Amino acid sequence: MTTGSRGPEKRRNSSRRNLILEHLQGVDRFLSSQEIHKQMKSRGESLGLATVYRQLEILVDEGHLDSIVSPQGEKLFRHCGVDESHHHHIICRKCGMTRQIEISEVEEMAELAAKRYKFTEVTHNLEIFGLCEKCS
Amino acid sequence: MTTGSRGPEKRRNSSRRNLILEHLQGVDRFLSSQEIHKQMKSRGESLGLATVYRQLEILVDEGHLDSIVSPQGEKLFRHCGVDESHHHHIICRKCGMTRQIEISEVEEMAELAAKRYKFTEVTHNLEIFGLCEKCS
DNA sequence: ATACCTGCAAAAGCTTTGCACCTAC
DNA sequence: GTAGGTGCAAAGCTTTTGCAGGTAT
Repeated sequence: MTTGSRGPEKRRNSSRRNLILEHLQGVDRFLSSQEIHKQMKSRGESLGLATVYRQLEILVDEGHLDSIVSPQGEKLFRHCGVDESHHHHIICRKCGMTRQIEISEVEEMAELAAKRYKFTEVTHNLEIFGLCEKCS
Repeated sequence: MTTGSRGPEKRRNSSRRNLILEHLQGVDRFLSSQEIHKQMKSRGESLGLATVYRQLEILVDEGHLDSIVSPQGEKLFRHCGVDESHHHHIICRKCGMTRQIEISEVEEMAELAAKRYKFTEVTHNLEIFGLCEKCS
């Protein structure tokens, strides 16, 4: 959303990147880099933590992953369809289950606020946290 | 926003807490704990970094400060009036200048999404980032 | 006098970087 | 063969914790 792909980087096919994306496609919640690494290790994969960080960044850049920052400041990742439009999430703060939601009004209101206060190059983030049906 | 004050904690009058709040009341932007500590030190105050962290937590809990997490995962703080209703901000990503904004529709839509997906105890956060008039 | 407040230093996390080696192209 | 990918270890950061001494009540 902010920068997008930054320049014509030559990316090779990377076995680890594929594995990470594949792993995340089987998960329906936001995971931290550390969790992803731990899960994949205990699954038997051989890969380093640094690689996880590096490839997650690329996957976000390519639009394969959504990324948010948790209220604790940890970066969290989740798979999402490529070239979907900007969207938001409602996230269970207990089990982490996530639903994608569309709130088109948010986009309009962000634009409006930007115009009123003469801000340009506006981005925004909106995440809704709560307890899902199972957890409440 | 999430927990609120957690229990009847006996808090003494703390000189450092008062100093920190006073300092922040003279600033119109979100600052990190580290920045707050640095500014106050260079101003001649004598206080430790750990104290800054501890008192900031209390000040947020008491409703004297707003707290957000930057896109980089750093916790940021800013003074706000006590018992003001929930509100949002538009923040200059260059100079940090901040305006408080009211977007009542967001509250309604969060409720709506919660109802649709059967979530309870819902909270949300929305922050808008951009470049202010001076910085763009 | 008690229990919270402080500062310092150490420790704990998360994330990034340097480097030598490996591999896709 | 070249440039990106990978793992490991080290380093950088922010934030938390332990502890001895200080201070409000």
